[in-house]
Amino acid sequence: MDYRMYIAERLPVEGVGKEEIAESISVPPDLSLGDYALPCFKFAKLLHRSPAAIAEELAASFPADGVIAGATAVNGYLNFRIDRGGLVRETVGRILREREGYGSSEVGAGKTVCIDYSSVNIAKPFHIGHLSTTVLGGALYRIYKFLGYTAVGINHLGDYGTQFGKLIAAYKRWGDRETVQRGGIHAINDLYVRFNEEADEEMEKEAREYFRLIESGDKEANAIFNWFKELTLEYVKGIYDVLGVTFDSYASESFYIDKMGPVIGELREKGLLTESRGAQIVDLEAYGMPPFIVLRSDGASLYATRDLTAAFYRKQTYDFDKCLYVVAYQQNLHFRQLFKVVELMGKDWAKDLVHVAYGMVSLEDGAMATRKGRVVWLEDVIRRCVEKAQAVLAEKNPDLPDKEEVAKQVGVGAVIFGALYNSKIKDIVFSYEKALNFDGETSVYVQYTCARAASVLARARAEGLSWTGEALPPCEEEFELAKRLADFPSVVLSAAENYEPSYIARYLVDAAQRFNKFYIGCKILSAEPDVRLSRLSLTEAALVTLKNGLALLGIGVPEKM
RNA sequence: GCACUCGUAGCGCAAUUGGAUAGAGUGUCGCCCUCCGACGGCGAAGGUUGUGGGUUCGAUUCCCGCCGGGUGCACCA
Repeated sequence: MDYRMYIAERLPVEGVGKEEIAESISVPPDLSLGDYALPCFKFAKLLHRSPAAIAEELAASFPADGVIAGATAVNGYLNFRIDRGGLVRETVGRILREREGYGSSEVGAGKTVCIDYSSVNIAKPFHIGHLSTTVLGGALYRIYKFLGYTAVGINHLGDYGTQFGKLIAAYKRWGDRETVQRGGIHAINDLYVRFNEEADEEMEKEAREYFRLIESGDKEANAIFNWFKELTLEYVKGIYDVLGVTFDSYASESFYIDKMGPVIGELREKGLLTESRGAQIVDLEAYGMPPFIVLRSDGASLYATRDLTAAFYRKQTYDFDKCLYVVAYQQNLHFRQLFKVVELMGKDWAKDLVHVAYGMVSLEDGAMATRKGRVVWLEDVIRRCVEKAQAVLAEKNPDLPDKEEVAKQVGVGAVIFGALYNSKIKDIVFSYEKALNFDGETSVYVQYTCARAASVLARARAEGLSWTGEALPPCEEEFELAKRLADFPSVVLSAAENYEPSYIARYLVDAAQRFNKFYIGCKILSAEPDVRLSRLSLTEAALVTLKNGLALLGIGVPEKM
């Protein structure tokens, strides 16, 4: 039920469209004022009357019915009271009918959205800074699918550049098969770090030569490089598995090397390419930006060239309606340039390219610096959160079955939730103290709330009770919970529109708070038989909604914890 | 220097996209387990929304100036 539209349709205001009225309807700061409100100030000029007078007139003529119980005018606001029993009945009924589908929709049917996220580099282990793009992208991927879109998850693997020549050079100097096979990606990274520490002119030359060998198809160099690639993919897939993240494409940078020609050709044809200081560039001075360098003065391509090519490839391959780049705001300028170049090439789909920028992670003692050993590996964070969960479970619920599995859901959930709870643009200063705190506004709180609800439902089933969405006229706590549950579908929509999974995370905490107030304030199992069934329905509706929301973030819900 | 971005309670953050008395959490101080799970609930204290203007009936939100933090600015990815 869309209450805003329902009200708008029954509220004729001269010279104002229904859509506009519906959009103007807000929620009063205090429920005692009403459930919805229409501020009448903006109509004052149009109707040549005071806002208060307009509100009163509208209140007098508004037809109360079984949906909207009444309208009152207060200080220029027209406040509506909805029929509470109706809302609870409809909401609970709908949730128990739709179940896992509650909150989903078909708005995206027939549309495709590409999401470029996580995008790791070969031989670079995950540190805490990689968490945001991975869980943000993963959440957006699930949210878009939930809304009926065809989502394409793309891991734009970084596997091209002289740095990979360094990798081979370092391995040839100091590496050996066993150490790397055993130590995996961290062992390769150690070699890389050492190379950068010790590198002189001679070694740099060597690295460039190895990169040239990779490019020219040299057997040995490519064998080593492909081996490193495999080790990297094996490693990241392990982490993705834990975080519940999936991809449909791992098309890497090198994948685009032989596809750049036509794109560069088109730039040239359209007269966008000019030479400057020996390099081929697209001049963006008119747009207040530095040039977009397409080819270096030595003729080599750049990251930007391959990104441009990738955009064309994705458009051609997936015919996306939208293509998201979940990348830190550090690369703001890069994407503004990239999108502008696509626009200058006359592609109307330039407007469908979106940089989903998020804030940066630092540590308490400053920016992360792998060389100085100032780095927090993601595996360590996950491991320590799971260990913390194990410790808490051992203390609070020692008899719990599948303790390991539950600890994993709780610990991993905390890692994901911590990265998604705040607006994505905010910078994060990582600390274990914060990461390991499971109190308050956390996934653990939401999961605990679910466990409480599940426990009540299990007891009721054990008593042979069954319920199917019945709802009696609600008390205050029941109403406030049900009203919030009714918001879930629109929260999911707006999370997608704003690329903000945090909207869902915040919603879940708020909904869980309301459930807990209901749980503390109203007896469920010991209530009168008909009230009991009504409250069991509401309890299950809350559980279903919380579960659906957590699932969108990639967080599981244990039955007991 | 220029561009982008952030600035809200001691701390890390919200605020329905311009609406009514700026909200939860955490930390501090109290209270509540003979009552469905205390990883919980209730209460107290805590604010000149960085600052000065402007637009508006109304500004935390929009515009301009300043202050402070972060990021970026030609051949790295």
